Amino acid sequence: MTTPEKSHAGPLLRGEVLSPGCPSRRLLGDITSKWGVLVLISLSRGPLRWSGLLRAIGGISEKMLAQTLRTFEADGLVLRDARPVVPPHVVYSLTADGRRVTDLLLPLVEWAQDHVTPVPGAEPDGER
Amino acid sequence: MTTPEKSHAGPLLRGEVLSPGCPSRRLLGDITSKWGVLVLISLSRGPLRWSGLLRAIGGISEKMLAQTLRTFEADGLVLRDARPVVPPHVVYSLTADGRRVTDLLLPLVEWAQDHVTPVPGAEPDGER
DNA sequence: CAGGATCCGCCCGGATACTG
DNA sequence: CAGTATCCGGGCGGATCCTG
Repeated sequence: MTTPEKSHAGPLLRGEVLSPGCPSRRLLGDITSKWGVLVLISLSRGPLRWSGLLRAIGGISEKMLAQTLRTFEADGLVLRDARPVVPPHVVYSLTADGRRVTDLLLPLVEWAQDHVTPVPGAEPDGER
Repeated sequence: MTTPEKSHAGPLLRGEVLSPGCPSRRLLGDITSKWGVLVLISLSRGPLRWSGLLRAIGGISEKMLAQTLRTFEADGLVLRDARPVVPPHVVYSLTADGRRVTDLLLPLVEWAQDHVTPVPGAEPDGER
């Protein structure tokens, strides 16, 4: 007895991420986390230092920046280049994987920036 | 890596989202929220009912599903079609905007699914 | 079947202080 | 300059019960 919805399964998604225990959820969570996406797009324009990131991302705390960067290092998305000089000099940049992810992320961010305001149910052509 | 870097420093991003008060952060947060992305990709294969969504997304609670759906309705990404029949019949589907966002989201999810594991220097899934 | 309301634990995330 | 360590409050999110 089945009255299933018309869910024509597309070949686009394997659907593993929909399973509760799938590890891809963690990685996806890292990428799409509140500060994670902002860190990635900040690095999309080129390498930045700690203080540069802190200044680029408005409102982020030191704790969250450090935590996000460490997570991305472990995920292999961000590279940490530290030089043992007297005034410490550390540069963060995207790895190849990180750049790939960020390229996928940027259109989404741009869409969000382009779609702020519209009232629910209203057309993009607001004529009010 | 000897590839000349010339493509990742473009003026692709206006950077408004990096400002603490930018409203686009909220919309972006909705889209990239833990359950939000799973709801969107679940609807990418076609309309689903409440119970269908609940079954499709492993681990989601009723509260989070309701909250996420209401947020997406307000954002104009998801359409709620309720029919006043004796056994209530409610169908959720993506709006045009919702489909656009989901199309941008899917590659990211697929990338995450394709890149689970390789974490250089990290312990392989430590769960006792 | 589709949701609202409520209680509450837990962890995210901010502020501050300290270090190399 | 580039972080780490610690405290702690707010809210995210889960479980349960109730309604139309």
